[in-house]
Parts: sequence; C-alpha cells; structure tokens
Amino acid sequence: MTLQTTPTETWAASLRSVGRRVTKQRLAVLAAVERSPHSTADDVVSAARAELADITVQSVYVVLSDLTVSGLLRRIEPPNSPARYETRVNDNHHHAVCTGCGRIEDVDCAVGHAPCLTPSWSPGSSRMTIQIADVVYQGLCTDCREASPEDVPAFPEHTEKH
Amino acid sequence: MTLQTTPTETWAASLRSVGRRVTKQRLAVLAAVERSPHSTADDVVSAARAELADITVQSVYVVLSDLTVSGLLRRIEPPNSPARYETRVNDNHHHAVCTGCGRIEDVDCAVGHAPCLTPSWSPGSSRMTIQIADVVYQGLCTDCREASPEDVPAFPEHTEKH
DNA sequence: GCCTTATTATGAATTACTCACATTAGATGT
DNA sequence: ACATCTAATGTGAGTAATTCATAATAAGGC
Repeated sequence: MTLQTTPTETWAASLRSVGRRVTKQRLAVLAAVERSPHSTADDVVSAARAELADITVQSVYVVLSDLTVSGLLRRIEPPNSPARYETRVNDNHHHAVCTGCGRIEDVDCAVGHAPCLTPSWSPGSSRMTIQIADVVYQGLCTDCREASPEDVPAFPEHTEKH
Repeated sequence: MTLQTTPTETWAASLRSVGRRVTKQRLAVLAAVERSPHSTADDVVSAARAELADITVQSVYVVLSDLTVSGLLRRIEPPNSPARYETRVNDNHHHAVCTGCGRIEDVDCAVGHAPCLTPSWSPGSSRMTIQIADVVYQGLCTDCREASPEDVPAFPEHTEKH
C-alpha cells in the first residue's frame, strides 16, 4: 500500500466534494471517460464493463447524467452523433468536429477575451443573461482533407463575417 | 388575380432555383417554418396540416431534410431539444437558448470579424480546416430571470476568458 | 453491525428519426 | 391537352438513444 494519491482516490474525493457517494459504478464511468474523452454513452458502457463486468446500460446513463449535473463531467452534443462526455470541465473550451470522419478535437478559445458572452442581438430578440457559450466548429481534419478528392473551400458567407 | 409576387411564388422560385419541384407539401413546410422560426419537426407537422390536412410526419421529415441540404432551410440542434429549423439561411447568425423555458433567440454575431474560423487549438489536437462555426449561447431570458427565486450570476470561469 | 436513503438494476416505454418500397403527381415534350 | 418520366410523397415498419417507474442493493453515519 502506497500513501500516494491514486487517480481513483482523486475521483473519490471529487465525488464527496459534490455531495455524492463513492460507488464502483461512478468510479468506473469517471475512469472510462477520463481514459477516452468525447466518449458516447455506449463507449462508456464498453469501457466500464472491462473493470465492472455487470454494470447496466441504464446505470451508465443515470451516472453520466448525474455527474454532468454535479459538474464532474461535461456533456457535448455534436451534430449527427449521440451525446459525448469529457472530464475537462473547468475551462470553457470548445470543440471541432470533422465532417468526414466525425473525430472531435478540443479548441481552447477563438479569441482572447469574452465576445461569446456579449452577443449582439438580432432585431426582435429580447435580451438574455448569457452564462455559457458553446462553439462547435465543423471542418475537415488533416487525414480526411488528404483523402478527399476535391478541394473544399470555406463557405463564402462564413469568411465575410465571424 | 394580382400580378404581385406572393410569398408562395417567391418560395416556388427558390425551389426551382435549387433544382427542386414545386409541391404543396414543400410550400406548406416552408410557410410553416417562415411563420414560426425555430420550429421542431413536430411543430411543422401541426402548422403545415392547417393548410394541408393530410401531409404525413415522414414527408415533413423528408422535406425538412431535403430543404436543409439544398440550402433553403437551416437546421439547428439546441441542447435538450429535438432539431429545429429556420428560413434565415444567408447570414451566419447564432442562437441563444433560455435554460429556463427553452425559448430561442437569434444572435447576430459575437464580434465583428472571423474569430470563429481561426480557433486556437488545444495541445495535442491536430489542426482541421474549419468551415462552419456554430455558437450556442445558454442563459436566462428576461421572463425566467424575473421568475427565478435566486440570482444566477454568470459562471466565473466564463467571464475570465471568452 | 444496523439503519437510512442514495444509488443501481430491471424491464418497459418513449422520442426523434430513418428506411424500403409502393403510389402519386410535377415538369417536360409533343 | 395528353403521355411520359422520375422526383416526390405516402405507407408501414424499424431503429438508436434515451428516459421512466419501481424493486433491489449498498454507501456512509450512528
């Protein structure tokens, strides 16, 4: 027995800090998501079952949802894909989805300040108090770009503004 | 009979311009989405049936999907909601979703230039050729803010950067 | 160890959407 | 106006992702 803090102990502490009990199901889910970020619920079921053979699909859904609400996981909903989860929660980073193969990459920030939280409203819109700005980029990753037969330039209307 | 261009005639012209036949189903769907932007497929079914009683759910799905591909409609996928559609397609505007009531407002542009297309990549990410950047804001609309018992400030980590 | 209740398992149900195939109806040419 | 071609829609079934109600189990405080 070592006195070092293991990853499992760290997750256990995180669970307690948000007022949740430490269960092997939650630890297995957290470990699975940490090992492969941007996992789907299905991915998590497979990965978690490697260390906890009889965890159920429904439990994984419940755990993922609960951990998202308590702030230990972040849920992202990419286009044309089931929801995905990641353990990187304390920075407001964004995501880029490859339209060719569906792979997802992390993006730190588009600009160095807070444009996302100070939107310019369209006419007729009432103003909201903005708390989160999620940016989803879509494009081609290097692999798919090489494999694609034609050149696919950025859409004109997107290069003018933004 | 007037010689003025009616909304229907305008939609008919748009359909022809993208190489699509003009059908009453497509016109009903376009009119429905134009009348209530950010409609779900279900909303469109209800609205379209007011003028075309026996249009099927499946046809609405097919029409929405086809018109999205041909560029007459834009599809948005807000969190915790089925896909929604709008006719405002030729500007790259974004959306704000109220976490209280789910209402959606249009947002013109966060900043005046193109930060969305020049992301700063996280370490370990490979670079993609970005073509689209969709921004989804989440917050509280004025109605929900008044109704909410406690003050809900913006998250600290989101005010620092972005 | 016991007790409380948070958590997980069980099984069914639902929502949002897609698919294969048959039928109908725009658009084009005569 | 009519025939023809095939895009477009209707029909009916099927699926993926997720949620729900309720019963069984197991953390954590005493």
